[in-house]
Amino acid sequence: MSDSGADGRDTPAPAEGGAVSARMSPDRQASHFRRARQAREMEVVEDYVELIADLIDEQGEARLVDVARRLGVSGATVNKMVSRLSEMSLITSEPYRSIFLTEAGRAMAEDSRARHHIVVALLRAVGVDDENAWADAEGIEHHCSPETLAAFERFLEKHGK
Amino acid sequence: MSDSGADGRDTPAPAEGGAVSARMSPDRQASHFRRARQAREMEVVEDYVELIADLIDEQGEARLVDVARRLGVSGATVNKMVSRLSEMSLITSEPYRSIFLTEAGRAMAEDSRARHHIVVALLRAVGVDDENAWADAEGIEHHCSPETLAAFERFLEKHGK
DNA sequence: CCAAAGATTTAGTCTTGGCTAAAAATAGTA
DNA sequence: TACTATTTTTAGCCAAGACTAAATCTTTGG
Repeated sequence: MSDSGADGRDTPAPAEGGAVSARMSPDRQASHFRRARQAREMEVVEDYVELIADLIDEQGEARLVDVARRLGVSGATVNKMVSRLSEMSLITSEPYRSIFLTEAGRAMAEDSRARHHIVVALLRAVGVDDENAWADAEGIEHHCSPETLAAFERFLEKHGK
Repeated sequence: MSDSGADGRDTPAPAEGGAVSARMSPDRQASHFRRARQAREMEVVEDYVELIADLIDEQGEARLVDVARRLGVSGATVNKMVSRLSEMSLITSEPYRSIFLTEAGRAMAEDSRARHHIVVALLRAVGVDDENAWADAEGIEHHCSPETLAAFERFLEKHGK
């Protein structure tokens, strides 16, 4: 991770309309891709945790079968993920019992939820219709850095909200 | 995939500030998650294809080693992905030669690139700084539906651009 | 023209996040 | 209580996308 700049070739035509990488060092670009890959790794975890929090708040408990139904995956898949989330200390669960969030899990859920709402609000504020705002926010929320979220909030503050 | 609506429970407190799912049927939510999962599957493919296009445009050819460097992954990883992209008829490649895009690949790259630019422009328009706009766009671009992109363009049209 | 450097390929491993099918436990009801 | 339905768990499968190490091919400088 230290071969900055100077790559043998002569960087021809700056290509102003096209290539994204035309204005970026390989290193900087690589780090962006790494960041995106990292975000992708957390996506699924955050989705599960946020949904578990929703279920607890709505129905008083989070059952595996409900998580599966809402996520659109099989029960077996949820079960395996529950083990992982336990290992990550985001939830606790005993055999054949429903799922609870740890402090860390609850915090992650709150965070996710807040991001989700900001993203939906921003999408709506720039003219995206409801259905698409909700659907796309599900993916977008995981890729917004704190700085980007902060900018969204400032924007919403200024522009009506 | 047909157990719409009516889920045994009584849906208590609407919970207006919190749970995302509070205003959405399990089905609708599941389909949002499915959409996000699908987008996630295409992300990597699009990243590779877009980057290959960039390299071809900038340097006249896309070498495996350059793709690896810019993406921040190993050469072996790129090599395996090249096989997959070939099978998907997005690129062509002969052993030990550099990589070319098919028509479909070129089209996908153009598409990706356009989305990328729109997303960056929108982020900047709502006040995100350059570095974060570029970094976050790398992840966000893959989760914007055509409708959302169209809304972004309308917004940029109206607000300076 | 040939040896070293550089690029590509192959082989084998790992984790994640899905799936199905079937077994075991719990819950609900006649 | 016993039977049935539901839920949870287990086992085993698969593909994607990353890795390292080592083999093979190409390019290049002396």
